[in-house]
Amino acid sequence: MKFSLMNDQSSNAVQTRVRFAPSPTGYLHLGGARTALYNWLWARKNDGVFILRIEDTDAERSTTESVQEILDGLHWLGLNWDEGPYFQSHNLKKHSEAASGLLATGNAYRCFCSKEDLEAQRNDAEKQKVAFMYDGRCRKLDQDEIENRLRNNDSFVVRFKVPRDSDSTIVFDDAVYGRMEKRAADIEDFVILRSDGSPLYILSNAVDDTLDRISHVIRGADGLANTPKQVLIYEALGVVPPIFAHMPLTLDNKKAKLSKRVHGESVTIAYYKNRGFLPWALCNFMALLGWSGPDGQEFFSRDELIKAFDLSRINRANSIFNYTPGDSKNWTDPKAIHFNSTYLRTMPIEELFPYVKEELVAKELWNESYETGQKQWFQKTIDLIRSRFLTLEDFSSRGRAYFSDDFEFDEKAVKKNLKCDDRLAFFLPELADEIEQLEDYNSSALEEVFRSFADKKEIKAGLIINAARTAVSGSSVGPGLFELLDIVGKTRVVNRLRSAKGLVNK
RNA sequence: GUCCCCAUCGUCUAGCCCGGCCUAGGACACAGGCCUUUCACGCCUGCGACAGGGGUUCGAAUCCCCUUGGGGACGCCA
Repeated sequence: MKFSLMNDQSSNAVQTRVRFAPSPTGYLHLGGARTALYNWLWARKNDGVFILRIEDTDAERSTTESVQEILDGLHWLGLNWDEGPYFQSHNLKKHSEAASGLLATGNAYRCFCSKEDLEAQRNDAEKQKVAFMYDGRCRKLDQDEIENRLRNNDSFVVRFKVPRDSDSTIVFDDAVYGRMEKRAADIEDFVILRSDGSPLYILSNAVDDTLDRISHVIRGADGLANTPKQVLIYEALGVVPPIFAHMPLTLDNKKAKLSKRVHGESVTIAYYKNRGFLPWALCNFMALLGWSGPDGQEFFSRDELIKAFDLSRINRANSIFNYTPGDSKNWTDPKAIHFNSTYLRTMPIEELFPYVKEELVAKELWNESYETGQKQWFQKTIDLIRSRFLTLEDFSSRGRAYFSDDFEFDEKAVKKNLKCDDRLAFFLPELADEIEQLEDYNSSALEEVFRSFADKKEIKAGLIINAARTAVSGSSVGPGLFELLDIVGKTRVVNRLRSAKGLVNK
Protein backbone atom coordinates (compact mmCIF):
# COMPACT_ATOMS: atom_id res chain seq x y z
CA MET A 1 0.00 0.00 0.00
CA LYS A 2 2.67 2.42 1.06
CA PHE A 3 4.76 1.24 -1.81
CA SER A 4 2.26 1.99 -4.50
CA LEU A 5 1.69 5.44 -3.07
CA MET A 6 5.37 6.19 -3.37
CA ASN A 7 5.34 4.92 -6.88
CA ASP A 8 2.47 7.15 -7.77
CA GLN A 9 4.25 10.17 -6.41
CA SER A 10 7.45 9.48 -8.21
CA SER A 11 5.69 8.87 -11.48
CA ASN A 12 4.18 12.32 -11.25
CA ALA A 13 7.55 13.98 -11.28
CA VAL A 14 9.22 13.61 -14.66
CA GLN A 15 12.70 12.31 -14.24
CA THR A 16 15.50 14.35 -15.73
CA ARG A 17 17.18 12.29 -18.40
CA VAL A 18 19.89 13.78 -20.56
CA ARG A 19 22.38 12.36 -22.96
CA PHE A 20 25.71 13.07 -24.53
CA ALA A 21 25.57 11.77 -28.09
CA PRO A 22 28.89 12.13 -29.87
CA SER A 23 29.68 10.62 -33.22
CA PRO A 24 32.83 8.51 -33.03
CA THR A 25 34.57 10.06 -35.98
CA GLY A 26 37.66 11.45 -34.29
CA TYR A 27 38.93 12.79 -31.02
CA LEU A 28 36.90 13.95 -28.07
CA HIS A 29 37.52 17.67 -28.21
CA LEU A 30 36.82 20.67 -26.01
CA GLY A 31 33.47 21.45 -27.59
CA GLY A 32 32.19 17.93 -27.15
CA ALA A 33 33.55 17.65 -23.65
CA ARG A 34 31.84 20.88 -22.67
CA THR A 35 28.56 19.56 -24.01
CA ALA A 36 29.09 16.40 -22.00
CA LEU A 37 29.89 18.48 -18.93
CA TYR A 38 26.75 20.61 -19.16
CA ASN A 39 24.62 17.50 -19.58
CA TRP A 40 26.34 15.80 -16.70
CA LEU A 41 25.88 18.84 -14.48
CA TRP A 42 22.21 19.07 -15.31
CA ALA A 43 21.67 15.39 -14.60
CA ARG A 44 23.49 15.55 -11.28
CA LYS A 45 21.73 18.71 -10.24
CA ASN A 46 18.33 17.13 -10.76
CA ASP A 47 19.17 13.67 -9.48
CA GLY A 48 18.63 12.61 -13.03
CA VAL A 49 20.22 10.18 -15.42
CA PHE A 50 23.15 10.90 -17.68
CA ILE A 51 23.20 8.68 -20.74
CA LEU A 52 26.05 8.11 -23.15
CA ARG A 53 24.95 7.35 -26.66
CA ILE A 54 27.40 6.78 -29.46
CA GLU A 55 25.94 7.95 -32.74
CA ASP A 56 27.82 5.61 -34.98
CA THR A 57 25.46 5.46 -37.92
CA ASP A 58 28.02 6.99 -40.24
CA ALA A 59 29.66 3.67 -40.99
CA GLU A 60 32.24 5.25 -43.25
CA ARG A 61 33.74 7.53 -40.67
CA SER A 62 33.03 5.84 -37.34
CA THR A 63 35.88 3.99 -35.71
CA THR A 64 36.26 1.88 -32.61
CA GLU A 65 39.40 3.82 -31.68
CA SER A 66 37.30 6.94 -31.58
CA VAL A 67 34.74 5.27 -29.33
CA GLN A 68 37.53 4.30 -26.99
CA GLU A 69 38.91 7.81 -27.01
CA ILE A 70 35.51 9.23 -26.06
CA LEU A 71 35.12 6.73 -23.24
CA ASP A 72 38.64 7.41 -21.98
CA GLY A 73 38.16 11.15 -22.17
CA LEU A 74 34.91 11.18 -20.24
CA HIS A 75 36.35 8.81 -17.71
CA TRP A 76 39.38 11.00 -17.20
CA LEU A 77 37.24 14.12 -16.83
CA GLY A 78 35.19 12.31 -14.22
CA LEU A 79 31.95 12.68 -16.17
CA ASN A 80 30.52 9.31 -15.31
CA TRP A 81 27.41 8.16 -17.13
CA ASP A 82 24.55 6.16 -15.69
CA GLU A 83 23.33 4.39 -18.79
CA GLY A 84 25.09 3.24 -21.89
CA PRO A 85 27.09 3.50 -23.88
CA TYR A 86 24.23 2.81 -26.23
CA PHE A 87 25.03 2.53 -29.89
CA GLN A 88 22.74 4.22 -32.32
CA SER A 89 23.50 1.60 -34.93
CA HIS A 90 21.82 -1.01 -32.74
CA ASN A 91 18.57 0.85 -33.10
CA LEU A 92 18.53 1.18 -36.84
CA LYS A 93 15.53 -1.07 -37.17
CA LYS A 94 13.47 1.09 -34.84
CA HIS A 95 14.38 4.13 -36.87
CA SER A 96 13.22 2.68 -40.15
CA GLU A 97 10.08 1.41 -38.46
CA ALA A 98 9.41 4.97 -37.39
CA ALA A 99 9.84 6.04 -40.99
CA SER A 100 7.38 3.39 -42.11
CA GLY A 101 4.97 4.68 -39.52
CA LEU A 102 5.30 8.20 -40.84
CA LEU A 103 4.72 6.89 -44.32
CA ALA A 104 1.60 5.09 -43.14
CA THR A 105 0.19 8.13 -41.38
CA GLY A 106 0.79 10.31 -44.39
CA ASN A 107 3.52 12.35 -42.70
CA ALA A 108 6.10 11.19 -45.18
CA TYR A 109 6.27 10.11 -48.78
CA ARG A 110 8.48 8.29 -51.22
CA CYS A 111 10.63 10.41 -53.48
CA PHE A 112 11.95 8.81 -56.64
CA CYS A 113 14.05 11.76 -57.75
CA SER A 114 17.59 10.68 -58.45
CA LYS A 115 20.47 11.85 -56.35
CA GLU A 116 22.33 13.01 -59.45
CA ASP A 117 19.39 15.02 -60.60
CA LEU A 118 19.02 16.80 -57.29
CA GLU A 119 22.71 17.45 -57.02
CA ALA A 120 22.69 19.04 -60.43
CA GLN A 121 19.79 21.23 -59.40
CA ARG A 122 21.59 22.18 -56.21
CA ASN A 123 24.75 23.09 -58.11
CA ASP A 124 22.80 25.19 -60.57
CA ALA A 125 21.13 27.03 -57.76
CA GLU A 126 24.44 27.68 -56.12
CA LYS A 127 25.92 29.02 -59.33
CA GLN A 128 23.02 31.38 -59.76
CA LYS A 129 23.24 32.29 -56.08
CA VAL A 130 19.69 31.41 -55.35
CA ALA A 131 18.40 29.25 -52.56
CA PHE A 132 17.74 25.65 -53.43
CA MET A 133 14.89 23.78 -51.91
CA TYR A 134 13.47 20.49 -53.08
CA ASP A 135 10.22 21.34 -54.80
CA GLY A 136 8.25 18.37 -53.48
CA ARG A 137 7.26 17.09 -56.86
CA CYS A 138 7.01 13.50 -55.64
CA ARG A 139 4.31 14.48 -53.19
CA LYS A 140 1.92 14.57 -56.09
CA LEU A 141 2.66 11.07 -57.37
CA ASP A 142 -0.56 9.09 -57.54
CA GLN A 143 -0.91 5.67 -56.02
CA ASP A 144 -0.74 3.84 -59.37
CA GLU A 145 2.50 5.46 -60.32
CA ILE A 146 4.05 4.77 -56.95
CA GLU A 147 3.12 1.11 -57.19
CA ASN A 148 4.40 0.98 -60.72
CA ARG A 149 7.76 2.34 -59.76
CA LEU A 150 7.98 0.09 -56.74
CA ARG A 151 7.30 -2.94 -58.97
CA ASN A 152 9.93 -1.60 -61.26
CA ASN A 153 12.38 -1.56 -58.34
CA ASP A 154 13.05 2.14 -58.82
CA SER A 155 15.07 3.40 -55.90
CA PHE A 156 13.54 6.00 -53.63
CA VAL A 157 14.16 7.94 -50.46
CA VAL A 158 11.56 8.79 -47.86
CA ARG A 159 10.95 12.46 -47.25
CA PHE A 160 9.15 14.12 -44.40
CA LYS A 161 6.04 15.94 -45.51
CA VAL A 162 6.47 19.41 -44.08
CA PRO A 163 3.12 21.16 -43.60
CA ARG A 164 2.47 23.56 -46.44
CA ASP A 165 -0.41 25.64 -45.12
CA SER A 166 0.62 29.15 -45.98
CA ASP A 167 1.10 30.38 -42.42
CA SER A 168 2.23 27.19 -40.76
CA THR A 169 4.88 27.85 -38.13
CA ILE A 170 6.93 25.58 -35.91
CA VAL A 171 7.40 26.85 -32.39
CA PHE A 172 9.47 25.65 -29.47
CA ASP A 173 10.83 27.22 -26.34
CA ASP A 174 14.56 26.87 -26.01
CA ALA A 175 15.79 26.96 -22.43
CA VAL A 176 18.65 29.22 -23.48
CA TYR A 177 17.52 31.10 -26.58
CA GLY A 178 13.90 31.52 -25.63
CA ARG A 179 10.97 31.17 -27.98
CA MET A 180 11.99 30.08 -31.44
CA GLU A 181 9.67 30.27 -34.38
CA LYS A 182 10.27 29.11 -37.88
CA ARG A 183 8.00 29.22 -40.89
CA ALA A 184 7.36 25.79 -42.34
CA ALA A 185 7.70 27.38 -45.76
CA ASP A 186 11.41 27.80 -45.07
CA ILE A 187 11.91 24.11 -44.47
CA GLU A 188 12.16 21.69 -47.35
CA ASP A 189 10.77 18.19 -47.36
CA PHE A 190 13.87 16.66 -45.84
CA VAL A 191 15.00 13.10 -46.34
CA ILE A 192 14.57 10.74 -43.39
CA LEU A 193 15.39 7.45 -45.09
CA ARG A 194 18.09 6.81 -47.67
CA SER A 195 17.50 4.80 -50.82
CA ASP A 196 19.19 1.84 -49.15
CA GLY A 197 16.58 2.04 -46.42
CA SER A 198 18.87 3.38 -43.73
CA PRO A 199 17.69 6.28 -41.55
CA LEU A 200 19.24 9.73 -41.37
CA TYR A 201 20.50 11.44 -38.27
CA ILE A 202 17.60 13.85 -38.04
CA LEU A 203 15.24 10.89 -37.67
CA SER A 204 17.45 8.50 -35.69
CA ASN A 205 18.28 11.16 -33.19
CA ALA A 206 14.66 12.06 -32.52
CA VAL A 207 13.63 8.43 -32.30
CA ASP A 208 16.45 7.56 -29.92
CA ASP A 209 15.72 10.53 -27.72
CA THR A 210 12.13 9.36 -27.55
CA LEU A 211 13.10 5.77 -26.81
CA ASP A 212 15.58 6.87 -24.16
CA ARG A 213 12.90 9.15 -22.67
CA ILE A 214 15.22 12.13 -22.85
CA SER A 215 13.78 15.09 -20.98
CA HIS A 216 16.31 17.74 -21.99
CA VAL A 217 18.39 17.95 -25.11
CA ILE A 218 21.44 20.01 -24.19
CA ARG A 219 23.63 20.45 -27.25
CA GLY A 220 25.61 22.94 -29.28
CA ALA A 221 23.85 25.82 -30.98
CA ASP A 222 24.76 24.28 -34.32
CA GLY A 223 21.75 22.08 -33.66
CA LEU A 224 19.46 25.06 -33.31
CA ALA A 225 18.57 25.34 -36.99
CA ASN A 226 17.76 21.62 -37.16
CA THR A 227 15.47 21.68 -34.20
CA PRO A 228 12.28 22.74 -36.00
CA LYS A 229 12.63 19.69 -38.25
CA GLN A 230 12.97 17.47 -35.23
CA VAL A 231 10.01 19.09 -33.55
CA LEU A 232 8.05 18.25 -36.68
CA ILE A 233 9.15 14.63 -36.40
CA TYR A 234 8.18 14.43 -32.74
CA GLU A 235 4.78 15.85 -33.48
CA ALA A 236 4.19 13.52 -36.40
CA LEU A 237 5.22 10.63 -34.18
CA GLY A 238 2.70 11.79 -31.61
CA VAL A 239 5.35 12.42 -29.00
CA VAL A 240 5.90 15.47 -26.82
CA PRO A 241 9.33 16.86 -27.73
CA PRO A 242 11.99 17.17 -25.04
CA ILE A 243 13.04 20.54 -23.72
CA PHE A 244 15.80 21.92 -25.87
CA ALA A 245 18.70 23.88 -24.43
CA HIS A 246 21.22 25.01 -26.99
CA MET A 247 24.56 26.16 -25.76
CA PRO A 248 26.66 28.77 -27.57
CA LEU A 249 29.50 27.48 -29.65
CA THR A 250 33.16 27.67 -28.79
CA LEU A 251 35.17 29.33 -31.53
CA ASP A 252 38.89 29.53 -32.14
CA ASN A 253 40.71 32.85 -32.12
CA LYS A 254 39.85 33.26 -35.78
CA LYS A 255 36.22 32.75 -34.89
CA ALA A 256 35.86 29.42 -36.58
CA LYS A 257 33.88 26.67 -34.93
CA LEU A 258 36.13 24.42 -32.90
CA SER A 259 36.36 21.16 -34.76
CA LYS A 260 38.47 18.11 -34.61
CA ARG A 261 39.11 18.20 -38.28
CA VAL A 262 40.69 21.63 -38.58
CA HIS A 263 42.11 22.04 -35.08
CA GLY A 264 43.56 18.61 -34.64
CA GLU A 265 44.92 17.30 -31.42
CA SER A 266 45.57 20.66 -29.76
CA VAL A 267 41.90 20.94 -28.83
CA THR A 268 41.50 17.35 -27.72
CA ILE A 269 40.94 16.18 -24.20
CA ALA A 270 43.72 13.63 -24.57
CA TYR A 271 46.13 16.46 -25.32
CA TYR A 272 45.24 18.27 -22.12
CA LYS A 273 45.75 15.09 -20.18
CA ASN A 274 49.17 14.66 -21.76
CA ARG A 275 50.11 18.26 -21.18
CA GLY A 276 49.60 17.93 -17.46
CA PHE A 277 46.12 19.25 -16.82
CA LEU A 278 44.09 18.27 -13.82
CA PRO A 279 40.73 17.01 -15.05
CA TRP A 280 38.65 19.09 -12.74
CA ALA A 281 40.61 22.25 -13.53
CA LEU A 282 39.71 21.70 -17.15
CA CYS A 283 36.07 21.07 -16.31
CA ASN A 284 35.90 24.17 -14.18
CA PHE A 285 37.37 26.22 -16.99
CA MET A 286 35.07 24.72 -19.63
CA ALA A 287 32.03 25.35 -17.46
CA LEU A 288 32.79 29.06 -17.61
CA LEU A 289 32.91 29.11 -21.39
CA GLY A 290 29.33 30.16 -21.88
CA TRP A 291 28.02 29.97 -18.37
CA SER A 292 28.55 32.05 -15.25
CA GLY A 293 27.32 31.75 -11.71
CA PRO A 294 25.03 34.28 -10.08
CA ASP A 295 27.60 35.82 -7.76
CA GLY A 296 30.81 36.00 -9.75
CA GLN A 297 32.36 32.92 -8.20
CA GLU A 298 34.78 31.27 -10.61
CA PHE A 299 36.33 28.40 -8.73
CA PHE A 300 33.86 25.65 -7.95
CA SER A 301 34.22 22.24 -6.41
CA ARG A 302 32.16 19.57 -8.11
CA ASP A 303 29.38 19.85 -5.60
CA GLU A 304 29.40 23.61 -5.73
CA LEU A 305 29.20 23.64 -9.49
CA ILE A 306 26.38 21.12 -9.56
CA LYS A 307 24.52 23.28 -7.10
CA ALA A 308 25.17 26.56 -8.89
CA PHE A 309 24.70 25.37 -12.45
CA ASP A 310 21.53 26.34 -14.23
CA LEU A 311 20.42 26.31 -17.84
CA SER A 312 18.96 29.78 -17.52
CA ARG A 313 22.37 31.27 -16.86
CA ILE A 314 23.87 29.94 -20.05
CA ASN A 315 25.01 32.80 -22.24
CA ARG A 316 23.75 33.19 -25.80
CA ALA A 317 26.84 34.61 -27.46
CA ASN A 318 29.56 32.34 -28.80
CA SER A 319 32.83 32.36 -26.92
CA ILE A 320 36.39 32.21 -28.13
CA PHE A 321 38.83 29.66 -26.91
CA ASN A 322 41.89 31.85 -26.98
CA TYR A 323 44.85 29.70 -27.80
CA THR A 324 47.73 29.84 -30.24
CA PRO A 325 48.91 26.48 -31.48
CA GLY A 326 52.69 26.29 -31.52
CA ASP A 327 53.14 29.14 -29.04
CA SER A 328 54.85 27.58 -26.03
CA LYS A 329 53.39 30.13 -23.65
CA ASN A 330 49.89 30.40 -25.06
CA TRP A 331 49.50 26.85 -26.27
CA THR A 332 46.13 26.96 -24.57
CA ASP A 333 43.85 29.67 -23.24
CA PRO A 334 45.74 31.57 -20.50
CA LYS A 335 42.72 31.35 -18.29
CA ALA A 336 42.74 27.58 -18.56
CA ILE A 337 46.35 27.63 -17.37
CA HIS A 338 45.33 29.89 -14.54
CA PHE A 339 42.71 27.41 -13.38
CA ASN A 340 45.13 24.53 -13.64
CA SER A 341 47.95 26.23 -11.78
CA THR A 342 45.66 27.53 -9.08
CA TYR A 343 44.24 24.07 -8.45
CA LEU A 344 47.73 22.63 -8.63
CA ARG A 345 49.05 24.77 -5.84
CA THR A 346 46.02 24.94 -3.59
CA MET A 347 44.44 21.50 -3.65
CA PRO A 348 45.14 19.13 -0.76
CA ILE A 349 48.45 17.34 -1.25
CA GLU A 350 46.84 13.94 -0.88
CA GLU A 351 44.58 14.68 -3.84
CA LEU A 352 47.44 15.95 -5.93
CA PHE A 353 49.65 13.00 -5.06
CA PRO A 354 48.30 10.46 -7.56
CA TYR A 355 48.61 12.90 -10.44
CA VAL A 356 52.21 13.70 -9.61
CA LYS A 357 52.94 10.03 -9.22
CA GLU A 358 51.53 9.31 -12.66
CA GLU A 359 53.66 12.05 -14.17
CA LEU A 360 56.86 10.84 -12.50
CA VAL A 361 56.16 7.23 -13.39
CA ALA A 362 55.69 8.21 -17.01
CA LYS A 363 59.01 10.06 -17.04
CA GLU A 364 60.82 7.32 -15.14
CA LEU A 365 61.46 9.49 -12.13
CA TRP A 366 59.29 7.57 -9.74
CA ASN A 367 60.67 5.75 -6.76
CA GLU A 368 58.48 3.34 -4.83
CA SER A 369 59.77 4.72 -1.54
CA TYR A 370 57.95 8.00 -2.26
CA GLU A 371 54.85 6.13 -1.26
CA THR A 372 56.35 4.38 1.74
CA GLY A 373 59.47 5.37 3.67
CA GLN A 374 59.96 8.71 1.97
CA LYS A 375 56.31 9.65 1.75
CA GLN A 376 56.62 12.59 4.11
CA TRP A 377 59.65 13.89 2.30
CA PHE A 378 57.89 13.49 -1.03
CA GLN A 379 54.81 15.37 0.08
CA LYS A 380 56.90 18.16 1.52
CA THR A 381 58.81 18.38 -1.73
CA ILE A 382 55.69 18.60 -3.86
CA ASP A 383 54.32 21.26 -1.59
CA LEU A 384 57.54 23.25 -1.76
CA ILE A 385 57.89 23.29 -5.52
CA ARG A 386 54.30 23.40 -6.73
CA SER A 387 53.70 27.05 -6.01
CA ARG A 388 55.52 28.08 -9.17
CA PHE A 389 54.31 25.27 -11.40
CA LEU A 390 51.62 25.53 -14.03
CA THR A 391 51.03 21.94 -15.09
CA LEU A 392 51.85 18.45 -13.90
CA GLU A 393 54.57 18.28 -16.53
CA ASP A 394 56.55 20.78 -14.49
CA PHE A 395 57.10 18.19 -11.77
CA SER A 396 59.20 16.12 -14.12
CA SER A 397 60.83 18.96 -16.04
CA ARG A 398 61.40 21.92 -13.80
CA GLY A 399 61.28 19.67 -10.76
CA ARG A 400 63.63 17.03 -12.06
CA ALA A 401 66.58 17.94 -9.83
CA TYR A 402 64.52 17.06 -6.77
CA PHE A 403 63.99 13.50 -7.91
CA SER A 404 67.12 12.65 -9.84
CA ASP A 405 70.82 13.48 -9.98
CA ASP A 406 70.59 13.38 -13.71
CA PHE A 407 69.30 16.88 -14.42
CA GLU A 408 70.35 19.62 -16.79
CA PHE A 409 71.97 22.93 -15.95
CA ASP A 410 70.36 25.97 -17.45
CA GLU A 411 73.09 27.74 -19.38
CA LYS A 412 71.93 31.21 -18.52
CA ALA A 413 71.73 30.32 -14.86
CA VAL A 414 75.26 28.94 -14.88
CA LYS A 415 76.56 32.03 -16.56
CA LYS A 416 74.72 34.37 -14.24
CA ASN A 417 75.28 32.61 -10.94
CA LEU A 418 78.38 30.44 -11.27
CA LYS A 419 80.64 31.96 -13.88
CA CYS A 420 80.13 35.40 -12.41
CA ASP A 421 82.95 35.09 -9.89
CA ASP A 422 86.03 32.82 -10.10
CA ARG A 423 86.26 32.56 -6.35
CA LEU A 424 83.15 30.40 -6.34
CA ALA A 425 85.37 27.57 -7.54
CA PHE A 426 86.71 27.25 -4.02
CA PHE A 427 83.90 28.92 -2.07
CA LEU A 428 81.45 26.20 -3.01
CA PRO A 429 83.65 23.24 -2.01
CA GLU A 430 84.44 25.04 1.26
CA LEU A 431 80.74 25.50 1.87
CA ALA A 432 80.23 21.85 1.10
CA ASP A 433 82.78 20.98 3.77
CA GLU A 434 81.03 23.14 6.34
CA ILE A 435 77.65 21.71 5.48
CA GLU A 436 79.02 18.20 5.74
CA GLN A 437 80.01 18.93 9.32
CA LEU A 438 76.49 20.00 10.25
CA GLU A 439 74.97 17.78 12.88
CA ASP A 440 71.50 19.23 12.67
CA TYR A 441 70.82 19.54 8.98
CA ASN A 442 67.90 21.94 8.60
CA SER A 443 67.08 25.21 6.90
CA SER A 444 67.95 27.53 9.77
CA ALA A 445 71.28 25.79 10.37
CA LEU A 446 71.98 26.06 6.66
CA GLU A 447 71.16 29.74 6.64
CA GLU A 448 73.54 30.24 9.54
CA VAL A 449 76.33 28.54 7.58
CA PHE A 450 75.77 30.72 4.53
CA ARG A 451 75.46 33.98 6.44
CA SER A 452 78.55 33.48 8.50
CA PHE A 453 80.47 32.23 5.48
CA ALA A 454 79.61 35.45 3.67
CA ASP A 455 80.70 37.53 6.68
CA LYS A 456 83.93 35.61 6.97
CA LYS A 457 84.81 36.12 3.31
CA GLU A 458 83.40 39.62 3.26
CA ILE A 459 81.15 38.90 0.33
CA LYS A 460 77.47 39.44 -0.21
CA ALA A 461 75.37 36.51 0.90
CA GLY A 462 73.51 36.70 -2.40
CA LEU A 463 76.61 35.58 -4.27
CA ILE A 464 76.85 32.19 -2.62
CA ILE A 465 73.12 31.83 -2.20
CA ASN A 466 72.47 32.17 -5.90
CA ALA A 467 75.51 30.11 -6.79
CA ALA A 468 74.38 27.32 -4.52
CA ARG A 469 70.89 27.43 -5.97
CA THR A 470 72.20 26.87 -9.45
CA ALA A 471 74.78 24.29 -8.33
CA VAL A 472 72.15 22.25 -6.57
CA SER A 473 69.11 22.68 -8.81
CA GLY A 474 70.59 23.67 -12.17
CA SER A 475 68.35 26.70 -12.24
CA SER A 476 68.38 30.36 -11.26
CA VAL A 477 64.82 30.26 -10.00
CA GLY A 478 63.03 28.22 -7.42
CA PRO A 479 62.10 28.05 -3.76
CA GLY A 480 63.99 29.79 -1.00
CA LEU A 481 67.50 28.38 -0.99
CA PHE A 482 67.57 27.03 2.54
CA GLU A 483 64.35 25.15 2.14
CA LEU A 484 65.60 23.88 -1.17
CA LEU A 485 68.83 22.58 0.37
CA ASP A 486 66.93 21.10 3.26
CA ILE A 487 64.67 19.17 0.92
CA VAL A 488 67.37 18.00 -1.47
CA GLY A 489 69.28 16.58 1.48
CA LYS A 490 72.77 16.77 2.88
CA THR A 491 74.50 14.14 0.79
CA ARG A 492 73.21 15.34 -2.54
CA VAL A 493 73.79 18.99 -1.64
CA VAL A 494 77.39 18.37 -0.63
CA ASN A 495 78.08 16.39 -3.77
CA ARG A 496 76.49 18.93 -6.06
CA LEU A 497 78.30 21.86 -4.43
CA ARG A 498 81.63 20.09 -4.88
CA SER A 499 81.09 19.14 -8.47
CA ALA A 500 79.91 22.65 -9.32
CA LYS A 501 83.53 23.70 -9.23
CA GLY A 502 83.83 22.40 -12.75
CA LEU A 503 81.04 24.64 -13.94
CA VAL A 504 82.63 27.80 -12.57
CA ASN A 505 85.83 27.47 -14.50
CA LYS A 506 84.68 25.89 -17.69
C1' G B 1 21.87 32.78 -52.16
C1' U B 2 17.88 31.60 -48.21
C1' C B 3 16.65 31.04 -43.11
C1' C B 4 18.13 31.52 -38.04
C1' C B 5 21.16 33.21 -33.93
C1' C B 6 24.44 36.65 -31.59
C1' A B 7 26.88 41.65 -30.37
C1' U B 8 29.85 44.92 -22.97
C1' C B 9 37.51 45.67 -21.82
C1' G B 10 42.56 41.76 -26.09
C1' U B 11 39.92 37.04 -23.91
C1' C B 12 35.99 34.78 -20.37
C1' U B 13 32.04 37.48 -18.40
C1' A B 14 28.36 40.47 -14.57
C1' G B 15 24.63 43.99 -15.47
C1' C B 16 19.81 43.46 -19.97
C1' C B 17 14.05 39.96 -19.11
C1' C B 18 11.63 43.90 -14.37
C1' G B 19 15.18 51.31 -17.78
C1' G B 20 17.66 55.42 -12.85
C1' C B 21 21.76 52.18 -7.44
C1' C B 22 26.67 51.93 -13.97
C1' U B 23 31.66 58.26 -13.64
C1' A B 24 29.71 49.88 -16.41
C1' G B 25 31.65 45.32 -11.72
C1' G B 26 34.75 40.79 -11.59
C1' A B 27 38.38 37.19 -13.70
C1' C B 28 42.56 36.09 -17.07
C1' A B 29 46.37 38.45 -19.70
C1' C B 30 49.46 42.87 -19.78
C1' A B 31 52.25 47.14 -17.19
C1' G B 32 54.11 49.32 -12.61
C1' G B 33 54.90 48.89 -7.28
C1' C B 34 55.38 46.28 -2.41
C1' C B 35 57.49 41.76 -0.34
C1' U B 36 62.34 39.19 -1.28
C1' U B 37 68.71 35.57 -1.61
C1' U B 38 66.27 34.26 -7.15
C1' C B 39 61.68 33.11 -9.41
C1' A B 40 56.87 32.50 -8.29
C1' C B 41 52.84 33.11 -4.80
C1' G B 42 50.44 37.04 -2.22
C1' C B 43 49.02 42.24 -1.77
C1' C B 44 48.33 47.23 -4.07
C1' U B 45 47.86 50.36 -8.43
C1' G B 46 47.24 51.07 -13.56
C1' C B 47 45.63 49.93 -18.68
C1' G B 48 41.09 48.60 -20.87
C1' A B 49 34.50 47.84 -23.32
C1' C B 50 28.43 49.12 -23.75
C1' A B 51 29.79 47.98 -32.64
C1' G B 52 27.43 52.46 -35.38
C1' G B 53 23.00 55.28 -36.29
C1' G B 54 18.11 56.46 -35.31
C1' G B 55 13.93 56.37 -32.08
C1' U B 56 10.83 55.71 -27.13
C1' U B 57 11.65 58.18 -22.28
C1' C B 58 12.65 63.23 -17.56
C1' G B 59 16.37 59.26 -17.95
C1' A B 60 18.87 53.60 -22.14
C1' A B 61 24.39 49.13 -21.70
C1' U B 62 19.29 47.80 -20.48
C1' C B 63 13.15 48.65 -24.67
C1' C B 64 12.12 49.25 -30.39
C1' C B 65 13.98 49.86 -35.57
C1' C B 66 17.88 50.09 -39.20
C1' U B 67 22.98 49.39 -40.58
C1' U B 68 27.43 46.90 -39.86
C1' G B 69 30.13 42.87 -38.03
C1' G B 70 30.49 37.76 -36.44
C1' G B 71 28.54 32.82 -36.15
C1' G B 72 25.36 28.74 -37.42
C1' A B 73 22.05 25.85 -40.54
C1' C B 74 20.56 24.81 -45.38
C1' G B 75 23.44 16.83 -47.70
C1' C B 76 20.66 10.08 -49.59
C1' C B 77 27.02 13.68 -42.97
C1' A B 78 26.36 13.31 -37.64
